[in-house]
Amino acid sequence: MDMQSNKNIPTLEDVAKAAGVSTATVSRCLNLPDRVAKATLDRVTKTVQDMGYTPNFGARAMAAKRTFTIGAIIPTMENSIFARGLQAFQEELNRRGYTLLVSSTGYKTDVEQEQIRALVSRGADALLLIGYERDPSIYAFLENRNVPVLIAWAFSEHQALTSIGFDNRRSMHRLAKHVIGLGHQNIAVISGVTKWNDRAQQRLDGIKDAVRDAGRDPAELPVIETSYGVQSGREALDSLMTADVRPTVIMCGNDVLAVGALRRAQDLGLRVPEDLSITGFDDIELAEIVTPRLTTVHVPHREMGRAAATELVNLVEKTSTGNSVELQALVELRESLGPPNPQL
Amino acid sequence: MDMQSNKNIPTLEDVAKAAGVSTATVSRCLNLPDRVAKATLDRVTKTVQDMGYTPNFGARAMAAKRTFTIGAIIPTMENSIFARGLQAFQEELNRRGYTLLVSSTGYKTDVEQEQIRALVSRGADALLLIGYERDPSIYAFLENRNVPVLIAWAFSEHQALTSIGFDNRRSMHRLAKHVIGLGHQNIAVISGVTKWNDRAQQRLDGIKDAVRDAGRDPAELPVIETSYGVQSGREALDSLMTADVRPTVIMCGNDVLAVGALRRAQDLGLRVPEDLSITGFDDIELAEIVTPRLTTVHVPHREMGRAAATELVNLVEKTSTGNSVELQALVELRESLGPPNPQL
DNA sequence: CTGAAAGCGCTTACAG
DNA sequence: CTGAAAGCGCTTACAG
Repeated sequence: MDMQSNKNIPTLEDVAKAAGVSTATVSRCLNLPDRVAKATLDRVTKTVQDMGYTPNFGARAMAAKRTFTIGAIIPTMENSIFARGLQAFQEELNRRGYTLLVSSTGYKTDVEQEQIRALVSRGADALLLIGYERDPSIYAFLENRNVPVLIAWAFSEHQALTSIGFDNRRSMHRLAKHVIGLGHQNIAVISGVTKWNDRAQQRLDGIKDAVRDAGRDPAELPVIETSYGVQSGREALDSLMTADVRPTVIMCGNDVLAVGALRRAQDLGLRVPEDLSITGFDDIELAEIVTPRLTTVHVPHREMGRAAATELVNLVEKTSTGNSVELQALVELRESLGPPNPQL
Repeated sequence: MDMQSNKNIPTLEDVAKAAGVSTATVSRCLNLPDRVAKATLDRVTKTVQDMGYTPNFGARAMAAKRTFTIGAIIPTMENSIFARGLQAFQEELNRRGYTLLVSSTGYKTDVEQEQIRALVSRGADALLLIGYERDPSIYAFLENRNVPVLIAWAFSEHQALTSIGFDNRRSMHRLAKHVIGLGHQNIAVISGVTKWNDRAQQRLDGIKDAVRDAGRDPAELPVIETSYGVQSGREALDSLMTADVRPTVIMCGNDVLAVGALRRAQDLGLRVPEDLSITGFDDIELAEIVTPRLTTVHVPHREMGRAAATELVNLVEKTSTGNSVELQALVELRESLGPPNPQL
């Protein structure tokens, strides 16, 4: 019974017969139209339209050894952190005739490894990965399979991998320098988990750099490392504020943690920034929605997504052999950061 | 040169030779393990492991006429509206051995049609779609192609399509009834665009139902229809507050619009809820982050996503012929809604 | 510019 | 429980 209905869907051969040409010619009309005589092309094109022909994906993938699919593996889809960049990535991919395959890992490296293998075995022509740091064996696997990879959301001159991103360390350094310049002596940090996460590590390092610049010992910087989420930010703030030396500013590894900290501070009756300043990183939409609006580092999400798509397609089509580009993630000053309160 | 490296990747036949069995047997070990003798199975399994064999996706798709891929087409990835549900959807799909293919339409129907066709031609075994309303021809296409569809984020007994969602109209009706019960006489509405969007339409209808229940004429209800986004909410609030009769409560079609309206109201110096109450719909994370926290309708995102994945896989594997399930989206009362201020 | 034909790597009746 | 073989629907040298 299924058979019946499947017979409806036309194959290349059906089109070829209807148009009175060989399957090779129909295939060419679809894939290399300029190697076909105009008249033939027109006739075949019309037949394709009339019959509503659409190539069988599996067959095409097997014969051509490509799928026109590009995979992206991101830590999470739940928050808007990657959403905006990914949206731009997808749009550009579609424009170039590619489809996006997304999966998320929940920030777990072992899950990421599985996903990489899964996407490759599903025929992804290339992969977008977030950050550099992962088990070398997985890079070897990708190399062996001949699958181009692009790293986004990070940028380092010391990495051989092609990447389109920004320097997390330098960007956070700039923000921290500004914070110190305002007169803050007691900085505390809420960092994302740094293990297997170079972005989190680099951002933390950027703060330490600034502390060192100011002639202080970064080892004494109070740092809480915590998992991703608004709730984690809330809890981290609690323990930071019960320390002997109360911080006058809390720098967070991302906006989501910062928003959690901000809300918890307010629940505790602290005024931000009068009693406590708070900063974030990412500049997601949320940063402008909370009161006071969050001082943060602006990540050029859409620009990064678009550029990543372009480069990855070029890599697949071998019109590029790998152009890394560093984008700038600049400090975005808003109301959640002020000078320390001298009365405290 | 490419050829070389491709030779590395083992095929079913390589495995068969190495294990001393036919390709049919290897295939069975992978797909129907209980039709293979234990000893054979063990040997083949080990060989597969040792060689790092992974089936070629295209070949499998063509031979089996299935791809173990399920497509989801959502209006937007940029906001967390669909993100949480989709995350749960993906997790459940992966658990069942399927991969998710996502694309987003930017709330445009013509783009949605293209995406549907693209996903089907890429071999999606089934599709998750948001809401019922779309051109009938596309449903005919899906039927003809024999691709199962599941509708989520909406539920109606009057629709033949299988769906897992909630009754947008009834849920909003409940919230509106509560609002009126608090004594509000001047309600205004900021609605999402209702054209080709049954969820937005139903939510608006739910408010009108309650107005009618209260013996008033829903035609007199001030309604602004606007596109999706925080900024749209801000702008809509402006025009609503300059009307002759100032509303005491603004009911919004979703949380994103509500947050925009809320922030704009505060910028104008209005106290929420003392001077103006505001309500949303969806209960995204944002709803609890803004001050005051948003009264809204809680959508069971994760539950819906998980259930949708289960049902869709069942549909593909023909263990179900279509079980719709209605989930409840209940009113979530928070601080952004209060009684009208008698002094205004 | 076009066609005949091989081949891509699987799955699945069919037969034993 | 297992194998030989056909077939899935394309693309791509190769030849003309």
